[in-house]
Amino acid sequence: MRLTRAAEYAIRCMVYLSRQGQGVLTSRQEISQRADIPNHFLAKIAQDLAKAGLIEIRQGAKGGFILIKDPAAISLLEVVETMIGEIYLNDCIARPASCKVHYHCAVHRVWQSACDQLRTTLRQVTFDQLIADASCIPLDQETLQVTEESEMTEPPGPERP
Amino acid sequence: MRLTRAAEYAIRCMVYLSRQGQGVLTSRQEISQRADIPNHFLAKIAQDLAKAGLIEIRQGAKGGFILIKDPAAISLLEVVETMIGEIYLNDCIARPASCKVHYHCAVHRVWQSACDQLRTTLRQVTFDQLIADASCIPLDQETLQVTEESEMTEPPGPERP
DNA sequence: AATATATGAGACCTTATTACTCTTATTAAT
DNA sequence: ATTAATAAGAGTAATAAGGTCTCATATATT
Repeated sequence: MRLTRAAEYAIRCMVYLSRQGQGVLTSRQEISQRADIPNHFLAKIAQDLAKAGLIEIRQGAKGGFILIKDPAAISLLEVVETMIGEIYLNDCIARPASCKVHYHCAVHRVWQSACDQLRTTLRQVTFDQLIADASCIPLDQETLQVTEESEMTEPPGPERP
Repeated sequence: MRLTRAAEYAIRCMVYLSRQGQGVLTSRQEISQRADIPNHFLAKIAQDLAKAGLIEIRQGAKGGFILIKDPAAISLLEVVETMIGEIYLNDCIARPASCKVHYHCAVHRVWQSACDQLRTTLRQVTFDQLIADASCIPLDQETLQVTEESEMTEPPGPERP
């Protein structure tokens, strides 16, 4: 398996939305800036998350993303596999044709059980656990200092007179 | 982590050599044919295995590869990491610069422990265990039937009159 | 010594994937 | 109607994977 950038961004996005809380609408721009995800790339990633039923996308002015599920009901595995497909460690298991007698191969069995173990581990981690603790995404207060002069045209600076 | 083809081939090569036994010389051609590994690619892979001290490469006529270590002392992890470097699951851990406050990130800790778990699993599997059972590489007797008309110029066909 | 038979080492090539970006819709608030 | 947002998907540059090819080197055999 390979954790792609898209998957890492998806996790960050979900951590951010989980912090905001279930049902809270957050703009793509805000997530993009705070969680440090390329804006357009996030749009693409969000589509996958929406298809998987994790978030709802609201179009139009004041649009954005809304976390649909309870963070406690979303596992890390679910988000990861939404982005990269079902986890596998070796080609043989994903594409049995690439190996000859895979059904009774000792090496295969090792990879299979290692894979199962990994998936179980990731399945046990939920997003309410992940937001309980500090994470790579800075908290709101911290960010405001740093992200003030962003790459975006004109961030709306909340405390402007 | 990503199990590359080179790593899969390396495992097959080591399974084959382990079956032959420690200290037994086997030609690259034979391994290539029997374990279904592209001949020249195997040469490249063998160099890595040799550098890691797993096999010895004997040059010249009647050259080939010799398993140096006892199969019971070679772990699957060792062979895999020889080929793809130390296993990691996410970029953040391999390249801490790609994340901001990695040292106290909940997501990181999950990946780190999943990674540790995976490496431990692979470390516990040794090649004597792998050859005790059937594998993807056909046994000698089986192969002779199938590989008879190979891509090579003139295989020496042991039962020719 | 000469020759045939192996592998070594590394340059080179092709294809696939990653990680984005860009453009043209579409949707909703004002 | 206008403006502000996202949708959807095509397009693109960079990187890596997976081999192949060539020339050099080493060794057994004659």
